[in-house]
Amino acid sequence: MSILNHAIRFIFYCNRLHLKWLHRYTARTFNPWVLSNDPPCICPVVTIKHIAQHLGVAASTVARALSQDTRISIATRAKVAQAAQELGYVAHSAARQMRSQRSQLVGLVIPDVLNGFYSTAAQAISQSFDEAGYQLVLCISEDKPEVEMRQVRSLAEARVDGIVWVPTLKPLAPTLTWLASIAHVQLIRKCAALKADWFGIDDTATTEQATQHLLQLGHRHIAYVGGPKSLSTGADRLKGYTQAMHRAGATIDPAMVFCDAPDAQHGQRVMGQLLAMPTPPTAVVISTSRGTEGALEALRQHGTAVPDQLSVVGFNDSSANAWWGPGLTTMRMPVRDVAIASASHLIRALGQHKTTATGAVGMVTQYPPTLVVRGSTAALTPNSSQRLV
Amino acid sequence: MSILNHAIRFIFYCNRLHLKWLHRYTARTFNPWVLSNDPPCICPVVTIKHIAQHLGVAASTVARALSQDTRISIATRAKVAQAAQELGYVAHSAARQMRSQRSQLVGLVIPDVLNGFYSTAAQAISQSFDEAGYQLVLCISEDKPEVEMRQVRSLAEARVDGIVWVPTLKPLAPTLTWLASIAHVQLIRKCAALKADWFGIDDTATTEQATQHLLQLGHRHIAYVGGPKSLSTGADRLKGYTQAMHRAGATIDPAMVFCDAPDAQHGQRVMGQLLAMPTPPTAVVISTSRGTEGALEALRQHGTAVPDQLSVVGFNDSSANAWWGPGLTTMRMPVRDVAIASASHLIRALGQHKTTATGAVGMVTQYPPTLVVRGSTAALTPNSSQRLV
DNA sequence: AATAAGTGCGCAAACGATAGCACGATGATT
DNA sequence: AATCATCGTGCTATCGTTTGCGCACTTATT
Repeated sequence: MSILNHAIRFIFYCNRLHLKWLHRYTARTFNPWVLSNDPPCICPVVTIKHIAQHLGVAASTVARALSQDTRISIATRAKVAQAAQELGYVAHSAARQMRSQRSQLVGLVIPDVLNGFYSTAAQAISQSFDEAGYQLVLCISEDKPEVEMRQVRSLAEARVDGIVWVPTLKPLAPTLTWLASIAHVQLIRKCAALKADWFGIDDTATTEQATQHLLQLGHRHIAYVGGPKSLSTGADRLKGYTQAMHRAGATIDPAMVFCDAPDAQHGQRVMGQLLAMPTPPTAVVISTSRGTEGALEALRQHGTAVPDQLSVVGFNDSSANAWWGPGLTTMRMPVRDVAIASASHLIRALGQHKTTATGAVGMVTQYPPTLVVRGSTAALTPNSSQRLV
Repeated sequence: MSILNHAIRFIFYCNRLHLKWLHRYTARTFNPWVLSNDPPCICPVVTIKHIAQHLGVAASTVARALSQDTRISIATRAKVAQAAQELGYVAHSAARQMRSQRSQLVGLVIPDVLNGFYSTAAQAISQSFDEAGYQLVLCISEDKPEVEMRQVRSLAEARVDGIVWVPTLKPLAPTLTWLASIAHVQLIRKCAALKADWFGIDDTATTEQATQHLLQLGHRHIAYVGGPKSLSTGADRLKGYTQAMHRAGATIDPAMVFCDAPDAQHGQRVMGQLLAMPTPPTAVVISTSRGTEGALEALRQHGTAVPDQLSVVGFNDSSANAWWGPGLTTMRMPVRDVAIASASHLIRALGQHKTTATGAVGMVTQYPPTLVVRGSTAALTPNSSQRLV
């Protein structure tokens, strides 16, 4: 009895096996091309299959026709183009990306877009990529490494073809790992931990020129307000200041050198401290864009006479600087040129299918800044030296 | 009997075992799963299949584990997470998009990012979408309808989930067709040809407040420099000016009303014309952001005394306006609030799977502007009236 | 007349992730 | 001992597009 039972189970078992193969077989032979049975408007998007069905040709023919494949006759191409137009076909870039492995997307990671420095760069980069047929995914890192990490991760998931990256102070390790597998260029700031092609400005020259200018005007007590030393830009700009001071034999008062967050609050606070000193400086070099804004606000609040009491050199020339009071002497950066150069370089690299990181090279492209002298800097006068006594 | 029974069960067992192996074998030979035969580093990207192979489970299990499906045991989920970490798995959002029909991308179409008005909006919108898990595709239309059309087309091809759109002067027909099939909100400017939810500022109130302020100071010859009337913002702001003038019984000199391109060149040129008039105005209302910049440049070049010779109300308050000469009286816009509101609205709509255009509603959300009075406006003095003679 | 070359197009296999369906194993219940 | 429910997992179709291969047909060449 038990044998029979087991035998029956065996039969069941074989049956099930058979069913399985049957299932597989049916699954194979059944082609679920029920497009024609669908109600017309259930699927709002038109695909090449719809066009193919509409014209009675194969989907592959439509695909080739749309990509202007010469193997397809001109007549067919015209018919396909017209049908696509009529049916309102819109290509599906994600599907295209699946096969072609190219997303036609590039990421732009910048700390801030309200800063004229970076918005100028963003505008230029956007234009360059737009012309080259790429779409720009904008990521504002707010100078926060965690935000940057999340955004770079997302860019990696989106399989962007390339990235233009302004590093934060301390990029996290995963950020670097993900970036290393993507073609990218570094902009403005250098990231020592990840070698890549870099496009920026000769930061040392900016403050060096500014400080020399003040030294030539007779100033010796020159204060410095800049960004953090951990940032390549902050370190280089500080270097320019110290180099110029040393070369001129001027002594640097450590109490008059501030390297901290490159924002307006910091600029305003520090400038306030400088003005409140028993022996304030006769001139000041400010080497951050937002810091300049804050410093100007502090000067306005204190009613400081510029340049009579204090000579000021600001950062990142903009049209607003020309209108400001006596006109602000500033360091003018060729940001637009740098941005366009970096974008062009990346576009060129992408065109050569360099999907590997371009970082192996570590190319350095540096643009020179210019000092724009306006009314906020003047020769050391009795008026300003008077306050030193 | 018992022995036979067990023997049969043993056979069953072997059979089942055999099936298992057979099964696995067929799965191996049937599927083009040649992953293990590949050289290790030929494919730089790790997919769920690699993880599955690494762990000896199916790809679907890995997919479910990564999406925290409760049907997968905690132990398996942990193993999968660890393997993903070790192998450096990065999800492929395009592939995900193919099935889920959601790209987690949103488009932002603005005319210009150097304009503080729009860069503020861009910053706020970027933050909002970043927090909501969307990536932002930035499109700068440069106020050119053809560029806008191309960009909207690209956004449609990328299957963005939604679009925040600042329309150009005359959006082309295809632009509207494509936009109509995508969830979107209009920002700042209204597009009459395509009904959609709109977020902006009470533009009429901006110039109305400004003009009233000047009228109360005794001015009657008030010039107006604004954007084109074909733009909703241009028309509304002009309306605010004329309304205020009419209500006060002041006559409008058509030669002193300029509505044209909202850029700096235009502002500078027009301000030059005003200053060169035989009977120049005693006050001027400028209602574009870039136009204000140009006008200030013209004033500087002409050496016009503000507010002694001319009272000026500028547009779009920024910190730079406070530093400028006597301080620029401006219309302050809650751009950031508007931008955040529009983004939140779109995010909410997307969350409700409203893939259909939200445009059916045509909701209007309007924020009030504020007039910030500084030193560039003053009561009509003999000095300024003197020039009228 | 027979072969070669060229033209125009269809078939089906990918690309990577996901979801429906079903199956095996285990334990619980009849 | 048989049946049932539950849980965890595997198989496979699918999304829309591209592309290698191959078939059928036409024209040119030996």
